[in-house]
Amino acid sequence: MASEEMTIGGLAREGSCKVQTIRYYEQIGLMPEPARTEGNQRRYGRTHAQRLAFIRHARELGFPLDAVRELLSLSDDQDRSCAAADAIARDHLAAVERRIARLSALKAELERMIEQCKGGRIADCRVIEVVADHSHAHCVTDHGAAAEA
Amino acid sequence: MASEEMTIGGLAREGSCKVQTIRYYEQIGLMPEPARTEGNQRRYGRTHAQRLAFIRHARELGFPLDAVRELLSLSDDQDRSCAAADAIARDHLAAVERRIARLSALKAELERMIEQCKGGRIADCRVIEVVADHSHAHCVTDHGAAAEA
DNA sequence: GGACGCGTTGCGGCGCGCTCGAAGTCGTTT
DNA sequence: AAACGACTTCGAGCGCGCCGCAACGCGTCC
Repeated sequence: MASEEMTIGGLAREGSCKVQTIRYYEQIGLMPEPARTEGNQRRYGRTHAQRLAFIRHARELGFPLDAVRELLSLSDDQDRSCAAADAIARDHLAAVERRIARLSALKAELERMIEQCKGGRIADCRVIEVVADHSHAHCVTDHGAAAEA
Repeated sequence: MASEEMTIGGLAREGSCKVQTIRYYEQIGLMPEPARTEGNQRRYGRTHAQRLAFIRHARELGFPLDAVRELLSLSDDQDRSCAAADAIARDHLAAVERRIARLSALKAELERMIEQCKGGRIADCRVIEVVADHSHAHCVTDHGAAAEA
């Protein structure tokens, strides 16, 4: 079971995602249209399961769906250079690194804020004070663009 | 100018956000309803500008609007203990740290993947291979929950 | 007094990746 | 044969934090 002729529900359980997600992937062209039974139900085989696993894993690695699409089309074409795949991965890595950098700046700022707060009344609270007062010497970083990395 | 009786546009310029954003903050109760001119236009004063600055800075620090709301209500009550503000900041810091941790795991995984890829054909591409094949010894981390940190 | 810019309300849209619901059919079990 | 769960399609909604547009009024300068 779960090998040659799976229903969408079975595939979902194996691929640990929801039925709707698989249909969604089919809709946007990430998954091919599978064969149907006489009663119009989808039936999946091994290659489908592999493809879904690929997609899920790529998603877990944080690749956006567009990147997943490209990776899939590359992997379908075993003879091409893998430079393109490499580039996608590097781009993604760079994006991840940017996000880490921004979050780290944020972390530092929050830590400074919290560390300086020794309890007491709100009126003396460093946390409130720092948030209230960006301009005056509290902030090391711009964190202008930081926000939600 | 820009001191006692500002229009919403003026406030937006000073607070470096959009007019709609200010109205939105008013709508969701972060900004108080300002006085109006006879012609029904909003007029803002110093305290409004300060409050907006507080909000914007908190947002830059990555606090979600709900947290901002709490911080605001705390800062309105100067005599309370600042423990609550502290807790909010610590929670946020913890969230930021979790995101950094996940992204770092991701980064490591991507780096390993890329490093092992020495160019050549797709068939030999480590990037594709690793993405395709989660289960078999490639992955150090779960990155199950990782996804979008 | 007319032109122009800034203000007003209200509501829909975006981005991304799903997720849910309704209403109906299939297929397996008892 | 009846019940029940799993399947079908299609479309809307969500989460978050705004952003944009339409259609209209106000205020100020020339």
